[in-house]
Amino acid sequence: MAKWPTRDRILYEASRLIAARGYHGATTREIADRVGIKQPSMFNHFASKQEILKALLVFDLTIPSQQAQRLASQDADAGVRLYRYALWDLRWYQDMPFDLRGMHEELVQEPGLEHFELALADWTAAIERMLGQGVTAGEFRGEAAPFVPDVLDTLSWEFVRSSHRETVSDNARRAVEDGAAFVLRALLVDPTRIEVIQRQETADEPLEAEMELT
Amino acid sequence: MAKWPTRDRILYEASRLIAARGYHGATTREIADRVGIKQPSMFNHFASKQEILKALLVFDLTIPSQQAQRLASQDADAGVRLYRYALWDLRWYQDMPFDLRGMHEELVQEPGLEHFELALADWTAAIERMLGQGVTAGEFRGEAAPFVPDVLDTLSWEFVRSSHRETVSDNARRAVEDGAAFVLRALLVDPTRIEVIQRQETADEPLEAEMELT
DNA sequence: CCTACCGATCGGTAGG
DNA sequence: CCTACCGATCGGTAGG
Repeated sequence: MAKWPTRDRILYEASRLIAARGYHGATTREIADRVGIKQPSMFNHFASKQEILKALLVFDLTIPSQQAQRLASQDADAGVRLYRYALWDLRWYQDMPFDLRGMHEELVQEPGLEHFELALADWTAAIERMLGQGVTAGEFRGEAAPFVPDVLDTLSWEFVRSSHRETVSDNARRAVEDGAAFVLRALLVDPTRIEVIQRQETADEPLEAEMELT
Repeated sequence: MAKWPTRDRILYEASRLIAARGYHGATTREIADRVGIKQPSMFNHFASKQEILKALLVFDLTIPSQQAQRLASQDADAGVRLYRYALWDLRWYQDMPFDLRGMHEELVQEPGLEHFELALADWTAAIERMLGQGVTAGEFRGEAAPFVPDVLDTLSWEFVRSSHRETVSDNARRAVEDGAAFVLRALLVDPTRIEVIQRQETADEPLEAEMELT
């Protein structure tokens, strides 16, 4: 972390402060203090405080939204697609160095962030499409489906590593599978199908998406 | 809502603004505007902005924390206690007129709110006690238990009525049972026990706790 | 519950 | 990347 480029250190410290005090409570002076520079120097890296937030929301929201839309339109059955998406999503947040702890809905309402508000809506819609198809197919419990988007969101944030890009342990990798299985167990009409779904998932090639800063 | 006492209208509008923009983003001028008074008039009802937040956190955090601690120490089996708590919790938020949408962890870190930080810790501990006992008894899945506190928290917030104290419909009441069942289905080693637990719950007298403003 | 007003702090700029 | 500084807005007070 200490040897990151200044721009990335700004993003990192900003994300932690925003998670702790909200966007308006995270002042540019305190972000700069933690980075170790003076407040006006930040504006050499970002044109405004809002540009910092936008850069964070790309990792936090735009990329996962695109991935959900991609997976929703594959042609596996709904259970497999949802499990696959859940795994990707939980791993994504597990590797993410920026901790914005579930403030999507709050942040996206800031004036000037309408673009991200749309990405959030598309994200939710993609997940709800998978859920609807599973319910229609008799695969998912209709009364459980409405809870899934928010529960997935919460589990994601439990996996955000607030710490500094340590190597993620094997235990932690397994916990991601437990998280995805948690959702499916509550959702599937026949919970014993989970093992079939898990085998089908690991048989396919892994869906990697590298996280690149800057 | 329009005929509430001014003090309650302040609490209501403050909760909505805090949920939308965070504590620091919710300005006293905008709260006052929505209530229909001038900003300095608010300080006749609350000594400071933080006192508004404290009043909200009593409903939002102190009372549910106490209820969790009460239910955790009853002598039913862990599944019944957890289901009973989940029902109470989801109903509580369903009836709550103040929408603070899951900002506990953020809000509780404000200087001066250490007392609420402790209530939050006690709350989590009470739920974890129930979970630990269920896992030891072979009733709950050990790998699912760690997700339950946050998932319960999320479901609660889905039930917060942002609207103005409308009568809650029967459909909505049923959704609460679906929410509690969602958690137990993912958690129970034997999910078919849910029906037994539900019968045992409705056999006992209901645990009412009236919500009183002011 | 209002008008008038305060010191402190905010995000951001100028100029080096 | 720094010092010096700006107008706007913040939470809160005085006095009626």
